[in-house]
Amino acid sequence: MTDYQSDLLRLLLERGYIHQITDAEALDALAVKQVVPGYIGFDATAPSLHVGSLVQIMMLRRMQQAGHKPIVLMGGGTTKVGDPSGKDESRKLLTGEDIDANIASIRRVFGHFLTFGDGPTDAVMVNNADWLDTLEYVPFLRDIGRHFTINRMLTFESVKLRLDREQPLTFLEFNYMILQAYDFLELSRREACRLQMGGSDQWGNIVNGIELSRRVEGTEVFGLTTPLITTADGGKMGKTAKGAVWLNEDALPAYDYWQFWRNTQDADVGRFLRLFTDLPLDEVARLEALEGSEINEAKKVLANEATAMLHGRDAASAAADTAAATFAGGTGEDLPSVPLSQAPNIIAANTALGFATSNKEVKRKLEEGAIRVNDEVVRDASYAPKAGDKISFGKKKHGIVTEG
RNA sequence: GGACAGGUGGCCGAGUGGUUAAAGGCAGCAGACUGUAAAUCUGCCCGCGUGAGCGUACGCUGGUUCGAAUCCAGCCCUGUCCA
Repeated sequence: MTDYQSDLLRLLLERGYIHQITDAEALDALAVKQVVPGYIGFDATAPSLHVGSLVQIMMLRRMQQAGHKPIVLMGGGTTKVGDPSGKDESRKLLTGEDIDANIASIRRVFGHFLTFGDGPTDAVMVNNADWLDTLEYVPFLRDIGRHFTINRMLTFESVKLRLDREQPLTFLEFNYMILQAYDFLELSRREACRLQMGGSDQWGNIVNGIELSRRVEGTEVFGLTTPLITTADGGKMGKTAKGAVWLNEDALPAYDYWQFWRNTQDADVGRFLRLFTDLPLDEVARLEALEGSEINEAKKVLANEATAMLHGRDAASAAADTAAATFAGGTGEDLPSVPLSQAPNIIAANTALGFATSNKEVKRKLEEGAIRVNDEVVRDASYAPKAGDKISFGKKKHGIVTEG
């Protein structure tokens, strides 16, 4: 079972990406004898992906490393419908323009992880709006809809959850799984795609696509899911002091991205190094064996490698330098900054830096002694910062006041 | 179209005329302890104001009342069952 012949499955297995595979032996055999085009779909619900999608992105990278062809599917069409999986109520519908803008914004990050081009193992990017937007309803129902029974669709987790909780599930959302299944069929026709990957919550959707391809085309295609990546204490991965950990730099600066990885829990370091960096496995094993406070070294490596992959080596070292200086009591140039004109007093400085969302909150933190200027606790709400001051909100949020 | 049940703060969920900016839980923020970790303990957690206070808020609109998240009417939305 674990004795895979193909580089692809061996690589995915040893780095911790595999949760379930539909037909492991057959996929293994296929990956030995040909380049396997495989895809993962990404929703366009926001202008940036966040670390929650990073496992999937990395899996496409691993495919390419193992000599196969990654296909990035942007869900320009499916996002118009909305995936009900894992959501207990429907999202607001996005307009077509929003979705297009999101896609334009999201697609930039893939270039950091994948090599695109026309070669046999070069990555390609496609948008399912290209085929979904022009579907004709009745022909689609006749060709595709007849392969789905309501009986079976009702057994899917995403549907059952809503029904059990007596939450509405619209017909629009109910169709999501059919459209996603159709995507797989369409990609197998257009790109000779043989594999769909995704998070474990996508298993049902992926299996649907496999079934559909088999019934319509008679071809065997495969599915592979990753484990749900949670933190060691069971929490959802991907929150920082500032909210979601976005991958686009305009949504989350490289310094904050670096900090996110630096604050990884001890128990997660090894797993994350395998999943999110290209570090050799023996090096990972050495790092994760570090004990006590020494494991902080491993966390810095994780932060450096992960940040370098996304934002470049320079950004990573700048973030590391800033962190070293800041936590040693000084300042670093990578810290968020606020011009003096927007920081007439300590309260405005904190809200302008985004540390707090209301004046009230800053005042509370002043009372709690959580706010420091140049490492001295400040409690006076009327305190006026000067250019060059380092403002700290709690232990981890730091910023500097600049001229202007 | 009909009957019944519902719509409360980021989420879950109490509250059925005043002591309710609204119990409790989760999530979040901060402090202590540490290693920029985890766990634990403590405080905070709608906005404005130094403050008394003010403004918003319990699906929407109107009404009853000194006073409504709570009562009444109409409307919108959701669920279950029936047609």
